Amino acid sequence: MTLERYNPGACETRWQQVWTDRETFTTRTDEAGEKYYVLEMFPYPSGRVHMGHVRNYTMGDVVARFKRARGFNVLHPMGWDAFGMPAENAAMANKIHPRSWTYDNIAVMRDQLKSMGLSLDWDKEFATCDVEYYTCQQQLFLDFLDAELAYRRKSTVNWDPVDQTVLANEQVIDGRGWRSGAEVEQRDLTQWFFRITAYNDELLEALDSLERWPEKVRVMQKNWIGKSRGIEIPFQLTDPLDGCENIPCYSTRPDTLRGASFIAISADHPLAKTLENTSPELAEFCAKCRKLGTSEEALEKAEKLGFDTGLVVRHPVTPDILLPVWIGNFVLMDYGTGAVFGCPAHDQRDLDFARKYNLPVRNAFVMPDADRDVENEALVPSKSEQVLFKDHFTGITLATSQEAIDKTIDWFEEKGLGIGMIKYRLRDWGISRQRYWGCPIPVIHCESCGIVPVPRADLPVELPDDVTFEKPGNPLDHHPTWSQVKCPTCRGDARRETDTMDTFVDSSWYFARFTSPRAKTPTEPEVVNRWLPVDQYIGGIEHAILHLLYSRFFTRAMKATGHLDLDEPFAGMFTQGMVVHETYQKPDGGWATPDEVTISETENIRSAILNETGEKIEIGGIEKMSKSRRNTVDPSDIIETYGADTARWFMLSDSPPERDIIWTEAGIEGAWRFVQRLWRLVHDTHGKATYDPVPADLDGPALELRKTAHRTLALVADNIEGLRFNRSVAHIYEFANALTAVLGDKANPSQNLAPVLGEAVRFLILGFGPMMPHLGEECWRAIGGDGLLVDQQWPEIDQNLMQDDTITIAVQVNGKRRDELTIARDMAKEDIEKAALALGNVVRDIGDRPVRKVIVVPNRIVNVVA
RNA sequence: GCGGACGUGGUGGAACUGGUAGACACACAAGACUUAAAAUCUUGAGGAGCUGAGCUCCGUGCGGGUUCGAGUCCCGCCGUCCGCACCA
Repeated sequence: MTLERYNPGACETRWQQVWTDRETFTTRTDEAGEKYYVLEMFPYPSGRVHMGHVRNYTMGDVVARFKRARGFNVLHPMGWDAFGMPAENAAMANKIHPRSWTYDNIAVMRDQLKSMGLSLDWDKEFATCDVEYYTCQQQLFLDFLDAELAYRRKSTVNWDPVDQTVLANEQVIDGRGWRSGAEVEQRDLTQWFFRITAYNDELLEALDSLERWPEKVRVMQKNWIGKSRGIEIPFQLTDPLDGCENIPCYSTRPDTLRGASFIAISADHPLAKTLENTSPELAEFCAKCRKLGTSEEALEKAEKLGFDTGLVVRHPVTPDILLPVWIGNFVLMDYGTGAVFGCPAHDQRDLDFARKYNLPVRNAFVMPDADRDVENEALVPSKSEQVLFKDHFTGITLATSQEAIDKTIDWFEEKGLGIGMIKYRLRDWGISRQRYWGCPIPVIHCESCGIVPVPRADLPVELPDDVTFEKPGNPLDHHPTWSQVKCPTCRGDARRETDTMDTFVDSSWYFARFTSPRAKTPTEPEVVNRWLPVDQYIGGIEHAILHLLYSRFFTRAMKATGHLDLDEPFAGMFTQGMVVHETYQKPDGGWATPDEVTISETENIRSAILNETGEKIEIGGIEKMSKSRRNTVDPSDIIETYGADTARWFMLSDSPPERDIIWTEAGIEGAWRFVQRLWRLVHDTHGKATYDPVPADLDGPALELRKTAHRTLALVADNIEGLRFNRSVAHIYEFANALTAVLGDKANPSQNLAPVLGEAVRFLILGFGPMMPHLGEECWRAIGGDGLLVDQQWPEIDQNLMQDDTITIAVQVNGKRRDELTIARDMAKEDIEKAALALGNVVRDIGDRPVRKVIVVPNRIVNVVA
């Protein structure tokens, strides 16, 4: 009979329906089996699923399905990170309410995700903009407030005076608002903060326990927290100003104090603000500094500028040396004391500054072998390198900077001239957003009672529906009645807080909520403690710092307030790479989509033509799929054409999951052909394979095939466990090639091949099942397998089949491969040596040189040194 | 600027703790099947050389080093990418 092509369109929806009807993926906490919680970062409902989601969710699904097959009780939920600015931007642009825009998008994307055949428990689904969810978040906020983990203070923000809104750093382009084009101001607003710094040491220390996290993510978090030991030294002003007698400076390099030649303070330093009142030029300079923005990057990249305040301080060790006080545009008020001493000889930035403003350059130390003064390059050896200090006040001469730093701090503390201290770069987390589409902060401002938390009985503070986006600013502020409220304490007229929470708050505890998504309280402790931590979390590297750090903080804060009982939310973390695609640039500079061009290749030279006009078009760089470059491919188009399994297989093939994957038409077609090939291969075993027990005494091709089957499944399992999906894929290919070869071998003498073939084809289906689940079910049914594939356990691997009795090792002469040797496994060293030296190629290559040494690494290699 | 990662054939990538570099796939070429095309199957291939089916030399971004042996470890460069606190 002729075999019909595998038709994913019909099969995939059918199997998805079967899984849904049987509630295959509905998780119950009380079910048997060790728990396994696999989670992919939930998507922002932007409108359509993109290829990055396909990759992310495919990986998670392979892990989830594999762990199910391994007997675990798997929790694999999905939801929506649904608050955020794009909904408000859409509201402004298209007059759609953010709520309907968001829920409409969710409906579309849910269908798209369902078409991928993911083993998700959709009963657990929620969106962070659901009232039930943000009500719980408001409860958490109130608990944090009680625990003094939430508080209010002033802080500086980027303010767009036209749009009347706070801007993200990325929304400030060349000092102007991205939408309005207005010059951005730095404004002090009173804002809500979470006291993440209460845990800074703990968040740092615990990083070492996160063994299944990528090293680079841990390093990034470590640097972000930025623990440093330094000293705070007050520099005495020669003439006190407004009662201020000294300027405390924080430094991590007090060993360079001898070279100090100026003090630089932030434009936001209290002294600078005082001086602004008396000097218009200085005020203007400070205003210019503030325009630089609030990002560290902007500060560091900008040209270093200063303004001499005319104030003078004394050097703390040698009081007759006087240092000028400058305002520097590179000094951050938020870090340390907002004032630093400049040491040009040992800091390039300070050196540039000193040369520009003609300030002295004095070495604190020199290299032991080169006693030279610094000219145009600062001397910045590593802290562990020995240097020669010049008349150091503690008497140090030859020492490392680290030793000198420690000694200097001790010296200052003894004399009472300064205080050694540990500082962190990590700042408290500002959560106030002057926006509509977010979780309202549940507090009330009362003129007589101050800040009053909304009583828990009055929760939720719901977002009003009737808002307008025509006026600039926060719609909650413009609402005629929403913010008017009676004070819960004194019953007088009061005003609701109109700030909403940063959307990072929403995503900082959703993983806990998934364990009891319908509970009235944020979590149910018995349930959440049963499921957490997440055993495998998968998402983009862009979240390596903030989202993960905030979630780690939230878990601790929720522990402190009794919502759960652990510190670290994610036991295993994996960051996957992006999906990238070629770009096609038209002669007029515009971009063409992949659909609009046809690629041809001759003699390894690729060229593209624009379908519409037939003209040649330039193939541009390979870049992250983005709307602006128009190099996106819509997952739904791919699934419609090739099926979900083909898309999933391609996503797993070739590229290591942590690296970027290049989406190509050729690649997806290759995956498609393999899907068809597997389908044919399974059918070709019909009539040749039996499903009886495999006899114990096998030999020849039957034994070889059986070894391949068992080894492949062991390797596939191992590589899925290690999240090396591309290698699992390669082993499936090799297995399929081996099976094809056996089936094609007409003169096969083995008596016992039929049951071995049966086992092999079963193993093959079980092996690719987690990756291509629909094809797997279809094949499983075709061979008459019991029940559903999805309910099968991963097969037992026979350890006796893992190793061959004979092995082939390479034989080198002087490190160059000259021959190979097939020998019994674990043969004695002396015997291997003898056999190697007898090889023809080896004898010839050595010639009449004496054999000086023979290195034998058993089961690996022989190297003859002659 | 600071911090981090990466660099292997025409392409994506394999190579476990230093032990046969290029598994597997894509693309390509030749052949089979076909009226033809598609699909499918078979075969080939890192580069250079040698009167040639075997062997030699070169080869993992570049330059050094350690070692019997380096894609892998160390030092110094070059290049590409990512993050930098209100995008999610």
